[in-house]
Amino acid sequence: MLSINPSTVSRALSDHPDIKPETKEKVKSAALEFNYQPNLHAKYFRQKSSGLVAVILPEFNMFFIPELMDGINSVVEASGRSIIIFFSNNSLEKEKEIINHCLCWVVDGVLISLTENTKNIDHIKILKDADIPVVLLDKVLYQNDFPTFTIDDHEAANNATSYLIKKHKTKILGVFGNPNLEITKKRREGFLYALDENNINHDENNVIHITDGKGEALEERIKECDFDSIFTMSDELLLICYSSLLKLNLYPNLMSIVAISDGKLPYSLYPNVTHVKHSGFMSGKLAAESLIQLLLKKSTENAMVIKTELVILNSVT
Amino acid sequence: MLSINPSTVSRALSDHPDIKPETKEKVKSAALEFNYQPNLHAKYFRQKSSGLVAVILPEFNMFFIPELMDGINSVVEASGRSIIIFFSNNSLEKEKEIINHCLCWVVDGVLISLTENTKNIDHIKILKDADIPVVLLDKVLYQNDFPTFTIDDHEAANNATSYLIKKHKTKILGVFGNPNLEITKKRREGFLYALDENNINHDENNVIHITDGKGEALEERIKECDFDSIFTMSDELLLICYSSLLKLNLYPNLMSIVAISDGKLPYSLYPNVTHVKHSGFMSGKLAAESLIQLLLKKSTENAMVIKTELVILNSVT
DNA sequence: ATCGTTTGCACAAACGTTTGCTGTTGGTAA
DNA sequence: TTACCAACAGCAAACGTTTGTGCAAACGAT
Repeated sequence: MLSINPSTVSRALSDHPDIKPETKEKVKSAALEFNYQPNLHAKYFRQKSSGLVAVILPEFNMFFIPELMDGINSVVEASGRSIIIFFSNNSLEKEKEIINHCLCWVVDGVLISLTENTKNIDHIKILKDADIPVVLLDKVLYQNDFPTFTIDDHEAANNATSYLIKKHKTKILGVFGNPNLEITKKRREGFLYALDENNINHDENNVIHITDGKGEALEERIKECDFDSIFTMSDELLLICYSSLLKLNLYPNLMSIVAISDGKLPYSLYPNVTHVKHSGFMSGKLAAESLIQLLLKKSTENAMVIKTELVILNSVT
Repeated sequence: MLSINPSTVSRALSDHPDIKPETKEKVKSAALEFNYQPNLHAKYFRQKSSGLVAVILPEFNMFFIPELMDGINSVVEASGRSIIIFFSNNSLEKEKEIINHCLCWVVDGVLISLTENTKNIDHIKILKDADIPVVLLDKVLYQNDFPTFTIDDHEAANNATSYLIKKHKTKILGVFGNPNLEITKKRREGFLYALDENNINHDENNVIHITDGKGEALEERIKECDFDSIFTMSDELLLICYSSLLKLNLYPNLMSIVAISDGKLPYSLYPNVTHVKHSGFMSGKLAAESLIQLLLKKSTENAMVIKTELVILNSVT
């Protein structure tokens, strides 16, 4: 149209110094006028990259993931890339498939939260071989081959539990999720550590794992044993505990609650729940930032611990 | 490697009838052995498509979106495509940018839930011009240029409210979100319609709009006026109402609640909340299915109404 | 033995960009 | 004048796949 070579157009649009301002102006205004949209497949194909960051999640739970995605998105978008999202449905097979698919897409980088069935990360190494940076977050394994973003689960659980103890609670039930997850193990250790440190007797009744999303087992346990408080490792479980305690007419008067939480739900429950805040937004943001650093070939720390803080509200009497 | 022409390899891998089984076998096993991953940028570049379905969301709320994404994902994945996800953060400008970006990606189709500031859909028409199918869902406008998936908001609100009335509630507070949203208007109309139909007097005090995510205004209103029940148009608002009523010590004994809900939260609250179920999963699934039909050049209905049902639990006395 | 048809594969073009290289012009210094 | 350099833009190759076309070999029917 302008009798200008495609190469010149390309350089004009990307502000290459070889092109004089006048030509750039002509090209840019024509591009605007005719609403020129560069074909990204052609671009990334030629460039052997993709402008895509893959986010692989085991599931789409309602508490942590939305905030996490928000954090990831803020960073990825600012880097001029887009998010291609996959769900492994907690299936290791699917996880492997997805990772292969990431290769096909020549993604710039991968943010992954592992399946509860993922016991080692060999299948992720093919990404490393392909020189695609990977950052693990939330549900991770600590094998130190990849940067890993989590909170100090042990400490968070310890802090929350210790607060209960400080408030003279001694008969504490720890409520946990899937016992196979690294995250569960660490938090359970932190919980038990707090009990031990304070010389509080405990047995297997002090710990319960809820994997069906229902409160029945919990209510059974509470009726059987004599607790004065609950520590719960996540928002999902917090909601279950909360409604169970209301049903049994124990909260807030007869039992206290603390949780590890993203920090939203505690304010929606009454009385507001004291919790150790684990911000999903910050987790996503920091992990994504680390990934961007990596793919710019800058190095980052290998294991980042996201700091948590105890937020004291009104759920402990 | 096998001294076989790329074209033959391509056809072999896609089971083209021109290629004899023996050759196919050779190619496929070699592909497997050397872990061949086709470059999707090259493929989609050549094919002038993309294997991508864009999902554009105004925000990532914790109640509806996770289920919605799950539904969308199930369909998109089954169609062999991937999801590229964008957030407009409720900004119309951003929404426009994203839509342009979809053109650059030559996406196969677009699923979009509109910004609360989107008053018309002209900016979406450029997708239509580019022959990219679009399906609106959840937060929509009814301009009939695009297939649109929602529930019958009027009916859902009417049903829920009528149930309260049937249970002899007459002093009902309707709790709504952003008054500019089409979804809010329709549900408010349905709510008021139920009151009118049953000859229940009402004024502006019977309706409240909560847009700050907090319960203070609600609690004020409740203290000022004399209500016996609440209708709430969404899960987010339900949670706010719930904790406010608990704080005021009104639920479950002195006030009843009904909601329009995705159907998870009502079971997490105690007593379980009677609600009109609006499944996010089904919404996502049906909208995505419609989109896939469209991009296969099969036609679909233009406006689909997702059916809802009243789930009677224990929140109305 | 001849012709026509089918089978199976190779050849080459094309998709829209980017980028290394080449070439032209005009200016400046020797 | 010659030589050199800078500024600017065109040329052409390349990225990995798909797909229309061409062609040889194999086959079947006469």
